[in-house]
This record gives sequence, structure tokens and C-alpha cells, in this order.
Amino acid sequence: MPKVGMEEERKTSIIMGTIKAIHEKGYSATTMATIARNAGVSTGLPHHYFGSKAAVFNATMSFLLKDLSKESRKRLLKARSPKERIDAIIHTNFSDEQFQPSVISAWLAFYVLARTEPATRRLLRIYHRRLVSNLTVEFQRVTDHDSAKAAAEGTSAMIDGLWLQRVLTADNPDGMPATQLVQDYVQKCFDSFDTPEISK
Amino acid sequence: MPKVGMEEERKTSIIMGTIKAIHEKGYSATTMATIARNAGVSTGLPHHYFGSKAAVFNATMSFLLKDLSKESRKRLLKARSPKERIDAIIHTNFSDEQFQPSVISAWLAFYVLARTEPATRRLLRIYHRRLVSNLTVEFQRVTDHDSAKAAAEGTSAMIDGLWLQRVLTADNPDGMPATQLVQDYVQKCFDSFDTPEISK
Amino acid sequence: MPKVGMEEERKTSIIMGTIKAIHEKGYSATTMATIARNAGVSTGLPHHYFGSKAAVFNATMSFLLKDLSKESRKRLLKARSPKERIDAIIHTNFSDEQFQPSVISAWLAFYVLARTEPATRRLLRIYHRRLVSNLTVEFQRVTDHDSAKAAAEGTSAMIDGLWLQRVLTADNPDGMPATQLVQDYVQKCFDSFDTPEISK
Amino acid sequence: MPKVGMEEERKTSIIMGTIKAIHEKGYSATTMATIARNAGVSTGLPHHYFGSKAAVFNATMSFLLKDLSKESRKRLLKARSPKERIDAIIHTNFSDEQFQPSVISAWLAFYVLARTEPATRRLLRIYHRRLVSNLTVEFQRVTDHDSAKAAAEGTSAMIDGLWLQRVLTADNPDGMPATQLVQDYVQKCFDSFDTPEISK
DNA sequence: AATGAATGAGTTTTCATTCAT
DNA sequence: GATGAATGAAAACTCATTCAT
Repeated sequence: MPKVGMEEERKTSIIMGTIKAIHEKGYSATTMATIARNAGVSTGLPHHYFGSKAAVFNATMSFLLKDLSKESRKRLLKARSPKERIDAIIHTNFSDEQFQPSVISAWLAFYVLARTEPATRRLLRIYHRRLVSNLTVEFQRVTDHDSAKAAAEGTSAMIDGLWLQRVLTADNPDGMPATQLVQDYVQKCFDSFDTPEISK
Repeated sequence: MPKVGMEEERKTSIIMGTIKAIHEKGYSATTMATIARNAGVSTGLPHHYFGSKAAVFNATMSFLLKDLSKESRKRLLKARSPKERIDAIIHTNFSDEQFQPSVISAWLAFYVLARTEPATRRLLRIYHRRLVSNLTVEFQRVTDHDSAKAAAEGTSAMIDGLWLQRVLTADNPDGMPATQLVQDYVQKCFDSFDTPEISK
Repeated sequence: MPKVGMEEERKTSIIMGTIKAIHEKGYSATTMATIARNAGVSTGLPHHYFGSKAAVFNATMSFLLKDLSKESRKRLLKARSPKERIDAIIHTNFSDEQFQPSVISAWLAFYVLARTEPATRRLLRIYHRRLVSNLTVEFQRVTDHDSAKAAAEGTSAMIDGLWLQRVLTADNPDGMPATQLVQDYVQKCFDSFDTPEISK
Repeated sequence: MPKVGMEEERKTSIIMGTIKAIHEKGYSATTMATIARNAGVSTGLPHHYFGSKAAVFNATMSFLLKDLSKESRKRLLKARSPKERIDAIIHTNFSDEQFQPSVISAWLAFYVLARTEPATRRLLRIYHRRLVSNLTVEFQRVTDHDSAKAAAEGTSAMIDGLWLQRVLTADNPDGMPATQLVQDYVQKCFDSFDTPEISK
């Protein structure tokens, strides 16, 4: 029952099916058949469109990265100060859209995949470098380059760590909200920029 | 505490073979045959000793957790103040022993596995809770419970995030040293405990 | 005798596409999609016209057989003696038209197919019997039936053998020209008809 | 139910299973499962031993080539004159062992495969060159090099052609025996060496 | 009539697990 | 105990065939 002009929609269904499968079965138990079933298409279609299982995963990661960038860009448009822009980046990472179990599962799987798949590694590195660089730019408006870079790296590390922990604490509601934890850190950084450094 | 004997030595070889395999091939490409080859034993032996592939992975994770605990305990013995004890915990996580590519690969793989394997999830949660709780105890000596808890969660998140990023930046030596980044954060927390809070 | 029209042209394209595909990919790697691509038509068309993959191959073989017959008939028209007629048959089989790599690949594939496909087998047998019978008729003009039959079978075997070897020696130009080898054999047969048989 | 030291026997079973499968189903309908079933082993074993389907076919062809060489060498030992040695070669090719349907099917399949598989092509070329060279050596004892080479090429072509035709005529007993046809040709060649050449 | 997207049965290949030795 | 050959179920992938457009 073929329909023309459905290609993009089908591809998106397959990507969604992949995210769902990674979440429910785990990355290494995710089969092309599961992906197809989740997407409501035939077994052969993911292959037909993407060529291989690896390509399906790559497309899925690209999709998530694009999604994240899109949301980030949207939020940054409304931000007026360095502080607000950093806040926008933080909120993007913890928005309901991004900080949900299935998306986290997929991201984590891709970090693991990055260890052995150069293509995945490359994409994630680009993303990570851009995140740190965006944060550095904002911090640099109120301090020197080195302090800004350190703050940016700390912020990005904390964001990533909270994502990682979410795997274990998805159902544990008595933890400090992730956003607030990172915002506190950022505030501390801003405070320290103003203060003559004594420590260290 | 291992019984001395051939059996324990063999089991340890198999665990080491598993870590090596996860690092080199990636978790989902790790086969029993690869593990056995890495360990220098016959194909059937991992199964013979552990009963199943899942059990081999569980044993490997337990091994890594025990290793980390052992090192942590050793370092804590020499620490004399809260600050020193927190430092000991941080240094344990970034010691040459722990913060090496193959160990990181394995840990990360287990985080992914935790999403779908209750046994893995349980072990990692226990470890994570103990880490946060240990940190909280130390922070609490100089501030109230809530601030201590937040600082502990932030510290643990930053440690985890730096581990995660290491997957992408193993060969990127111009980043801020992980230890210093976390120590800076801890210092900022200590500073903020002394200061009447104005921000936020 | 083709009806003129779009349909016949398309069918011929598909047959040409099949020959090309067999030559380039090998018989068992020839897919309907490759055939269609070679023919410059849509994936569904070969099926639409011929009904099945097997039917495409059958049509291709019929085409090659007809082509060979047509060329043979044309050359025989100009031949005036038994010797010339045998020569005409030989030259047909080694003409540039027939003795080219892609045609040889296809013929060979059909011989293999003949082992298991009764329809292919039947067609090839008819062709082979007619070749031997045509040769026998000519030889019989100068000798008895048995000697003629033997000479005809020898000639046809040598032609087939040279075709088969061409698969291995397409790029090996220092071999004896195929035509001459067969003509020598035919000459030897003619010579032996004249001589009182002593040998054997 | 593993048994040690069975490797060679198992490999031979698999090769026999391959020959049987090619004969019964045809080359392109030969599946690893059919081969395994024919050999009386599990589906996975052909892979376990040979690594891929292509490797199974290569091993099968090597086996057939070795078999032919072995028989040829055995027969050549007993031959005392050039004529006898040529006869030995001819009889090897048409012995009951070699000239049987399943072996012919396999050989033919390999000629087809040779068009696209360089490894197969190389093996067949070596075999073919050796055959021609062996025949040339014998003919050269009674004539000049060029005539000897032509006779050798003619002989080998006729042998190959009779093999090819056998595909169509396996059940057709009223044809001239293959051996006699080739022997006649060889005799004619010998005769022509003695006679001052007039023809051509 | 012609297209080419979609299907799903069938194939190769992988690998945890078993078990005779 | 230890081995590693053998199994066979399950996976990735292919492709003839179908059919809405």
C-alpha cells in the first residue's frame, strides 16, 4: 500500500521507533524488527531507507542533535543577558522535551557507541564543543578567558552528569531539581568572578 | 575477599578480559568468545564459571565497584578533615587506576545496561547513593543538611559528567584537569557556606 | 518478429539490461532492480512485462538463440559448398556479435540454469540438436552418416569448448584464434574422409 | 555432540554436501542450510569451518581440482609414450569419477562464478594452463611447437565442450562416446604431423 | 500503461550455550 | 575441571513481488 511523498514521515517514524526501542529493550537488544514494529512499518523498510542498522542509529542521533539545537536556538532568541543566555542553554537541556527517559536512554547509548563508532564520536564531539564554546562566550563577557572556559566546562560536565544520573534516578523525586543545581553552580561562578581570588 | 587458588585467578582473568573487550569492541559487540580469548581461556570457561553472559557482566561490574570502594577506603584513612575527605573521594574517582579508558568504557556500558537490567541498576544505585551520602556527611560538618545535600549532588554530578565526557575527550589534553574542576566547585561551595546567601 | 511499438522496444531494453547484469554482476547476483536500472526503466517494469524473474531470463535466452539463428541464416545464404556452409556456421559462432564477453557470460549462465530449469534445458537442447544436425547434413555430402555425425559432434564440441574457455581467456590474446582451430579440425575431418582409414 | 579430530572429515562432508546441492538445486538456489542438511551437520557449521558461503564454494572447487590432479597423476604414472600420456589425460577427464552429473554441475557453476570471482578465476586459469601445457609437451615430442600448441588447445577445447554438452545430454545415450571423439581428434593431429601440410 | 514505495518471506551470518571428551 | 567443536535460535539484510497512485 505505497503512498508517494511519505518518505520524510516514514523516516521520522523509524527514528521514533528506534528511540522507543532503545528505551524499552536497551541498545544491544534493539533489533531492526523491533524498530520496524515500533514504527508500524514492515521489517524491510528501515533497511530500505537507511541501508544498515548502524545508519539507522546515526540518523537517530542526528535527529536528536538537531532537535536539541533547534530548541536551544529558540530559547536563546528570547534571552537578553549572558546570565539569561546561560539559563536558556540549561533549560533547554532539562526541558520536558529533552529530559525524558526515552531521550536520555538514547543519548546514553550514543555515548557508549561513540567509543567504537567514529561517526557517532565525531557528531557528539562537535555537539559538545559547541556547547562548551557557547557557554564560554557568555561567561567571557564578565570575566577572563581562562575562568570563563573553566566555568563552561564545569557547567557542561554538571549537565552531562545529571543526565547520566537520571538513568538511575528517574523515579526518585526527592533529589534536588537538576536545573537548580546547575543554576547554583553558574551563580557561584559569577560570584567568584566578582571576588578577588584567594582560594586555590 | 578471594579464596586463593586457580579458580579465583581465572575468574579475575575473565573479568579483565571482559573490560578489555568492552573497551575495544564496544559492549554490544562483546562476545563470550572475545572475552575468553582476551582472558586466555577456552570458549566454554566463562560460561562454566559464571553460568551466563549476563552473569559475567554482573561480576565485572561488582569487581569495578569493589575496586573503587577499596581505593576510596584506602585514601579516606589518611584524610583528616572534611575538606581532605572530600578531596580523597574526588581523587579516587580520577586516579590513574580508575580514570583510564577501558574502565570508563566499562562503567558507561553498565550505566546503559542499568536502564534495562534491574540487577545492574540496583548495584549502581547503591553505589551512587553511598557516594552522595558520603559527600553529604562531610559537607554537613560545615553547613546545614540541605546545603550539604545540594553540594554533594552537584559534586557527584560533576564527577559523573567528567567521566562521561572523557569518552569524547580521551585524546584532548588541552581541557582543564578534571580534579581541579571538581575541587574548584567544592571550594566554591565551602565559600558559599560562609557567606550570607544573597543570590538566588 | 517484433511488433513495432513502445512495448517491444522496452522489452528489448530489459533483455539487454539482463545480459549486461549477468555479465557484470554474475547470474546469481543479478536482481530485478539491476536489470531495470540497466534498462533505464522502473523497478516494476520487468515484472510487469514478463511476469516473473524466470520469465525475464527465458526471454533473454530466446532472444540470444533467435539472434544466433538470424545471423547463421544470413551467412548460410551466401555459402555455396558444404565446406563454405560449415565455415558459415563456425564464423557465426565466433563473429564479433556473438563472441563478446557479455553474450558469452549469458550463454554460460543459461547452461548452468539448464541443469535445473526444464524450460531452459529444452531450448538449449533444441538449439544444440539443430547445430549438430546442420553440420551433419553438410559433412554427409562427402562421407557416410556415422563419420559425418562424429565430425559434426566434434565440431560442435570444439565450438562450445572454445566458448567456455573464453570465460578464462578473454584478456589472453596469444592463444590460437578460435575460428582457425575449428577450421583446422574440419579440414582434418575432410582429409580423413578421403583417406582409407588405417588408424584406430 | 562434539568429537575431536573430526575436522577434515566434517569439511569433506560439507564439500560433498555442496556438490550435491549445486547439482540438485542449481548454484544460485544453493543455500547454506541446504549444504548443511546434505552434509548432515547443523546450519552453523559450514560457516564455522569456512567463514562464508563464498569460502565454501572456493574450498569445493579446490577439492575438485585436487581430485582431478590426483587422478591424472595416477594415470600418467602408468603411461609410457606421448600417445599413452595424452590418452591418460583424456581418460582422466572422462572417468566415471569425474564425468558424473553432480561433478559436471559443480564445474560448470565454477566457470560461471569465475567471471565475477577473481579467486575462482585464478584457480581455473591455473588448471587450464597446466592442462594445455601438459598436452603441448606430449605433442611436441612428435612435432614442432606451434603445431603442438594448436593440437593441445584443440584437444582441451574439445574436452571442455563435451563437458559442457553433457549438461544437456546426460540422459541421451545415442551420442558418440566422448573419449572416442577426442581420441579421434588426437589421432588426426598425429596423422597430420606426419603428412607434409598442403591444406590451410 | 508505468512507477517505485512498501512488503515480508527467505537467506546469510552470528553467537550464547551445550556437552562429549 | 577444562576444552572447544557443534548446535540452532535469532539477527541483519536482500529482493522478487505487489499495488496505490
